Amino acid sequence: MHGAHSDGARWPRDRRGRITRSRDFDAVYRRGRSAASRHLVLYAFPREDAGDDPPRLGLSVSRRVGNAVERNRVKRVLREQFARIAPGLPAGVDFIVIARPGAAAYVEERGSAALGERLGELAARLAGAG
RNA sequence: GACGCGGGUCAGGCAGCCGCGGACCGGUUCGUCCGGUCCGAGGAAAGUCCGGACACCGAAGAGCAGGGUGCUGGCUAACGGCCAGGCGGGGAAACCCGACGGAAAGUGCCACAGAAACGACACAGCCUCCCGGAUCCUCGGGCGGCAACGGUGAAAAGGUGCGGUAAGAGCGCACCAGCGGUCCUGGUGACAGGCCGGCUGGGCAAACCCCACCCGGUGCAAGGCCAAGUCGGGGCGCCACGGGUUGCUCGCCCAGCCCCAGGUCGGCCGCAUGAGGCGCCCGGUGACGGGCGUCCCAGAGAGAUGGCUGCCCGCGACAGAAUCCGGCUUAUCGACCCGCUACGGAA
RNA sequence: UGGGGGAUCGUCUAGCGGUAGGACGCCGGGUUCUGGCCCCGGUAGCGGGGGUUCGAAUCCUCCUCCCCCAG
Repeated sequence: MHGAHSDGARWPRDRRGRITRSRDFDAVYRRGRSAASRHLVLYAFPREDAGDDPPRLGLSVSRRVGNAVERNRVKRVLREQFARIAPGLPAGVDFIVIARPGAAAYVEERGSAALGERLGELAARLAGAG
């Protein structure tokens, strides 16, 4: 992957650190690389015009994951854990995390830190392959 | 005290640090960048089952079709909701439940069983009289009378008792049930009570239907504005047929229609002061209405409430606003308050 | 968020007030030297709760699940 690591530059948790445009989501799905595990799928795609901007996060949590309360909890956990691993991620890359059915129960049983470890493993796999 | 019934309130709390969304104020190297203050999910926010507001569409036309509601009176913007009452059912009671108009307007259905299932007229039977055998009981046939009794069924032609008769039958009488009445009384009314009459047959309208009342269609991804952009693109086709107009008909509108190709996946408004919450007073049995005072209480746009720590208790259920409001229904660990019924104890 | 459709044996379906039927599959038997084809028999089902009716897969109502459409 091109681009420098963001190296300690904090990932902004507000809307600047999110993918908001529908076409950005399409670009990551269409042209990005992916890795998947039991409860999560991770897509990554380096933007050409990004430069040293921090990485951005997009979330996809479908109705099959659970009801609205459970989906919001999963999204909060994923944002929190993404902020934890963000300093080790390359700058200028868009990431999309898809939660699979069972992710809510996994957080319930193992805790949110465990799900963060699974997310870190997927990110490491993409970095190693690139 | 413990059981039950009805109504209502709450939905872990407090403190610290780091974060998230919005509004306002100040700064601004004008980058939604920094700082501060305030606010920030529910009783069901849910299911989307009803009703409205709001918006657009149609000549903001008509009729039909279709759909909904269904005891009475009221409340309401409206409702399939709520309140009060009536009737029916359940419970020992407090109380709870009920799609609760019409079957003498018509059509249809009532399987199996049964003699008979909708105008049945009698399958087994009962009885007078006549004829024959017999002549004490009885048997066969015939003219008639009858529907009590038998079995079937969800349902069988009012029920019980007495009289009556050849046997019987509301045939007569008493009570009860049901029906009818231009009748009387109370009530706005549903209805209740009384009086009189005759003597009496069903069920299903959550079957079609009839009657009364209500309903135009689509839905905030409605709709409006701005920016950007293809394109005043191509084609052998159909051309008075066709297309649009609400499901149909009439009526109305269009000069084109169809196919291919292309564009649209940006922003702002709508978007939160409302049939609003709370308190007091007045009217009303009540739902509710009126007056005065006071408060501003989420507003996102890949979608905001979390993480860590400490203390307390019983370790906290169902569950997250997306245009707004009134209901209904469904899910839900529990805590507290008020009133009431019957039971036990004490005074 | 709004709108629409559906649920019947393991699978695909018919039935629209009184009997749940068909095809494929599965099981057992027959036929054949063996297997297939074929023949005979069987296994099984109305998504759940409540209501209307004498009687409900069917009619009404409330839930659950699945699918489709509109950016």
